[in-house]
Amino acid sequence: MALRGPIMPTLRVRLNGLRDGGLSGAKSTGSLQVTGFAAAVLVGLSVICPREPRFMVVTPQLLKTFPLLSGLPDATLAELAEQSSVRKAARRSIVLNAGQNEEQICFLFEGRLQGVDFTIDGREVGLYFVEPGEYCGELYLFDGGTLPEFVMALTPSVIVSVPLNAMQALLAKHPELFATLSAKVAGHVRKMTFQRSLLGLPNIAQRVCCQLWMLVPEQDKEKEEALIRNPPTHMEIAIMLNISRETVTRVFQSLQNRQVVKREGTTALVVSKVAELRDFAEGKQEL
Amino acid sequence: MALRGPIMPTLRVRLNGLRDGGLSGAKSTGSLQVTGFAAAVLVGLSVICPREPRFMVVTPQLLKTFPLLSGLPDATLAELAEQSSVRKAARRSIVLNAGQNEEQICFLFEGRLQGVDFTIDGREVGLYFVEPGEYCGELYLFDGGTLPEFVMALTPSVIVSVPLNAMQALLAKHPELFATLSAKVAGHVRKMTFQRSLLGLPNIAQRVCCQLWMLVPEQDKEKEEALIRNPPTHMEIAIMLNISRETVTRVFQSLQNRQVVKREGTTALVVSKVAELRDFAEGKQEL
DNA sequence: GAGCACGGGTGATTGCAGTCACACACCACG
DNA sequence: CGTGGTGTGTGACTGCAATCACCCGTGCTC
Repeated sequence: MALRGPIMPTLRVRLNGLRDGGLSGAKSTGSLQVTGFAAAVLVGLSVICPREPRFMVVTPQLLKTFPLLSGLPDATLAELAEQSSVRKAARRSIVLNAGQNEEQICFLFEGRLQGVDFTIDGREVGLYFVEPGEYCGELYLFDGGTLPEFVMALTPSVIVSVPLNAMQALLAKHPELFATLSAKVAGHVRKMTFQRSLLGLPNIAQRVCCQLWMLVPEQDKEKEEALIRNPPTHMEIAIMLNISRETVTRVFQSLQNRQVVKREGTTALVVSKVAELRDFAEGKQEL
Repeated sequence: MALRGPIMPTLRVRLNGLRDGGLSGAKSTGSLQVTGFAAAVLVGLSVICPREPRFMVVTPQLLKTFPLLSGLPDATLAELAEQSSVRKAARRSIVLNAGQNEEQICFLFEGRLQGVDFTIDGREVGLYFVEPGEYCGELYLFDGGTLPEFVMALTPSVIVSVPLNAMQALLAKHPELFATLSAKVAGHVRKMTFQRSLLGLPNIAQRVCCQLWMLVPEQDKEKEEALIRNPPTHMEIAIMLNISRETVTRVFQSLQNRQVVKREGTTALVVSKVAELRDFAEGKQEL
């Protein structure tokens, strides 16, 4: 969080009124779209009540869908599953709180999360996105400290929460996991470094295109067309890039006019010309 | 580095011409000011040739001055010292290279380093400062990857280089060190998060004051007056904050007019009114 | 001591993105 | 069906920091 501690001890208080109530979360508990692979796994796991994912059981198979845990023996997973819980996070709800000890690691099963911070004057700052299969909140395992930022659900999301002490026990039993965890933190550092370098770009359109490019799924980057599911809103992109929402909109308009991207309903964005987007991101072409 | 890999595979080439030759480093090999505590330790360590620190011997006592290593048994330190080397880095010289496997961890004994990245168009981006006693280049130990950024000496600096394989051997022997290392990386993540939130501040003067505030030594933050040794240049601050050099100068002028800071020769900056600087940083007072 | 590079200081100009204000589409919901 | 909330689209205006251009002082090197 911006300027916590000695500099700004009272910031936490200010946060409570922010985001026009968004912080209190849970606008609706309506239906949650879970499609494709995700749906298949959930069904296969004999969800107790498909209409209310909050009551889903955590099965070893569910845990196995996460790369970090997939190599573990079934017995260990079963034990871990017992201590874990699945929850559904509504759009805009806070998944993890800054400054608090949240006592859990969150594995994202479906949806999209965003790490956000706030400046002194209440401005939102976007730090990173969390994609399905990834997790967040693991910093505690490294230094026992609190999370420096908030993690917010950008879309209705399914999250598997594993208590920190369960994770610690797991690490004690399987120290080889620590290597993976370390790599993940190292990757996080690289990601943040990259994100910081984006902000140095003087050309704003290029900045937006770079961010968009990062949202293109890895396996689609060589293809002609790509699909970005659950894309962030313009505002959410704006705070990642330190620009205004209107500016993001204008860049998107420009991209749409050139038929580089188009909206596909409310939950997906089609990148029709992947190569052209890449060129804009690299600065080979001016927007 | 910005946009390396699939996006910008040719960036490395462009870097070679940047910084008007600065990348090739070593403008001068002139005398190196080492004062106070640092000087005392160096003298106490029987430096072979004080005029040429490049030939200094790494003694266990030297290693012991670094918090990470201070708890190790003398025998281990002696062994580590044998494999390590001290080098003097000239102002503007590159200490660690992005993208390469530098095979070493750098402990900073005296001076100041800066992690820097470059955007596609060659613009410098400042990532973090390294203060004496800290180290950098440890990311490799976590995922075996390369450094995402450059590390540059901002002032003539004394650096103790420990080869990565020596560090790995050390870790194998003293796994308890891993906890400290982990904490350090976690701290780095927190630092970067904070730095990112600084960029969100719409008030530029406040941004500069925050950065300045972070340069105030911890033990001086409660005092009336503080001394910042080897302060970064305006340009170096500018790239940390995504603003222009001139803007930094103007803020400094304003601070000097109010007698909040004053320059003390070329190697130190005096913060005459620590509390006022903090107020500016927190936004309690407008500059 | 001349010459040079670098860091810092400053004014004038300008252009670009932030801000404001509003309009509209869409969806959920009672 | 209207209502409200949210996300997006768009024009007008403007203010602020980037840029440019230049100066000065200092310290290093030859």
